[in-house]
Formats: sequence, structure tokens, C-alpha cells
Amino acid sequence: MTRADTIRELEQEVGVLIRRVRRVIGVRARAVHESLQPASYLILAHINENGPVRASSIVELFEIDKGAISRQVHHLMELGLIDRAPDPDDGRATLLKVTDEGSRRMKDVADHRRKMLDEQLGDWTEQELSAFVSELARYNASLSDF
Amino acid sequence: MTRADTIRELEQEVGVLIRRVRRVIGVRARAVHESLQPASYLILAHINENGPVRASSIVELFEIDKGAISRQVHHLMELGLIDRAPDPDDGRATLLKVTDEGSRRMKDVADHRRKMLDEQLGDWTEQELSAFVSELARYNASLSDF
DNA sequence: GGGTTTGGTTGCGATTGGCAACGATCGGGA
DNA sequence: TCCCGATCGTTGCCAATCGCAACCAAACCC
Repeated sequence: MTRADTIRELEQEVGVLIRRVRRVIGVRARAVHESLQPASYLILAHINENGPVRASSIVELFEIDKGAISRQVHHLMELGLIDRAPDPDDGRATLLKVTDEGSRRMKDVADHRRKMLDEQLGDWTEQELSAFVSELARYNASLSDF
Repeated sequence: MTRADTIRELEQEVGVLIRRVRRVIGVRARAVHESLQPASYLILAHINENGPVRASSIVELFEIDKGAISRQVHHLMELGLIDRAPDPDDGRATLLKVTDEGSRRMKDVADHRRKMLDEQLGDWTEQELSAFVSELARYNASLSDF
């Protein structure tokens, strides 16, 4: 197997990954809230784990248009899953955090998801898993300059 | 670092991967043809590498709606990158293959891409690379039952 | 103080894909 | 052979997503 073949396989698997993850995220989003859009789920998860954050920090992290974030933030607020408060340090910015309701819903789903993942990834050792994450990060880094 | 933490990181990196790959595919598609849509690029690459194929086989492989494939096939034909011929073995089906023009354009881009990838992935050994691909496939398999 | 930068909103349009209805063809069993 | 269900593909419809650009307000900096 040549290097070129390996790279072809790599790209093939990345393609499969993307489509499957998209589907999984969709299922998960609906589990959190009937009307939660898949893309917003990822935003919500980020806010949930990283305390109050600015919208602009999400823009950087997700490498996505700020208009898209703005819309998804509105979507999440309509569903009552996040709250917004003016940033005391910067009058232009607002800080986003999950509501109690949002936090509770995320936790319920996270518990269920952890059970699923433990089943699905049960045969991975902790070493294998974290090695895989490192390689994934390494691959991501190699893509950043394209 | 607990297993839960590792899984969180895993999901984080997968998110980054998805967004970066989306961008890379977009660039590549435009390189093949000014008007080639990103999603169609993946279809084209598959047809290019797997000889004449049916649309339905792409549906299975890509786990995507057949209507979407039908539209992308039309798009690729309008651009003159693929051809369609009735399947002699099945009157309902058609076989898709790249045109000479499509093949030439893909080859030009592939050459350039290989150079880029060799630069970006230059510090991966062949073993590391194929190990990564295996783990990616393993992870993909674990997602399939969700 | 005034120009520039940054944070966020909104309108617009392109891309993408899911769902469903449809016509044509195939294949297997009565 | 004929018919019923399955398969292949097309199309209309629509929702989700995101990039781009124009815009406002606040902050920053010289």
C-alpha cells in the first residue's frame, strides 16, 4: 500500500465520519429539545461546558460566520436554553450562559450519551482513545493551513 | 484525565475536523472547476476512482438521500465532468463515469493536492498514517449504530 | 476628538439534503 | 404469463445552514 493509497483511504474515512457525525448530532439535538437545531446543539454544548462566553469567542473557535452564530444564539434563547447578559467589561458584548433548564436537559442527554458511548467505545482502552484524539488533533493542525 | 474528559476532547476535535474539511473541500472543488459545488466534488472523486458506478451505489456509500445524488449528478453533467449511459444489465439504472475532461481536471488537482498533503503530512510516517486511518475507521464503525 | 476596530444584528442568496409522490423497470411467485 | 412488491431515478417542496455585506453601537487608539 503506497502512501497515496493510504491518503485516499484517509479521505474516504473522513467523509464517512462527517456524514455519520452529522446524523448523530441531529439525533442528540432532538434529544435535548424537540426543536433544537443540530448546529445549535454544538453551540449549546460549548456554552454549557465553558461557562459564560461571548458570541465572538464562539466565532473564533468554530471558524464560522458571526451572522450564523447570532442566529443560533437567538434560536437557543427562544427555546429557553441559554440566557444573555451584557458584558460588564465591554458594552458591545454580551455573555452567554445556559439556563437551569438548558443545563438540566444537557445533563440528561449527556448521561444517556455516556452510556451509549461506553457501549460503542467499550473496547477502546483509555490509552488508545487519547492517542486517537492526539492524532486527530495533529491531523486537524495539518489542515489548518490549506 | 478521565475517560469522560477524553471523550469530550474527542468530540471537540471531531467538530474542528468537520469544519476544516468542509472548507478544504470547497477550495478543492473550485480548483477542479469554477462552478463545481463542494458536495458534488466528493461524488465526482468517487466516480473518478471507482469506474462506472450506479447512482444507487453512491446513495448507499454516502448514506445520503437519493434525491440529492440525482441533483448532483445533473450538476456534474452540466459541467461536462461526468457521462451517463444506460446500464445494460438493468433498464432502470444508469452508469456514471467521468469524462476525459473530468478525468484530466481531477488529475491536475490531485497532483497539486498530493504536493500539499506531502508538505502537511510530511512528518507522519507511513505506519502512523495507516494506523490513524484504521482508528478512524474503527471510530466510524462505533458511530454506525447510533 | 475622530478615525479605526470590534461585537453583534439583519437581509439576501446559495448550497445542501430530507421527505414524499411519481413513473419506469425488474424479479419472484401464483 | 401475469401481477405485486421492490428498486432506480426524477422532481417538487421545504427546512437548515452558512457566507457575504451593510449596518449600528461601543470601545480603542493616536
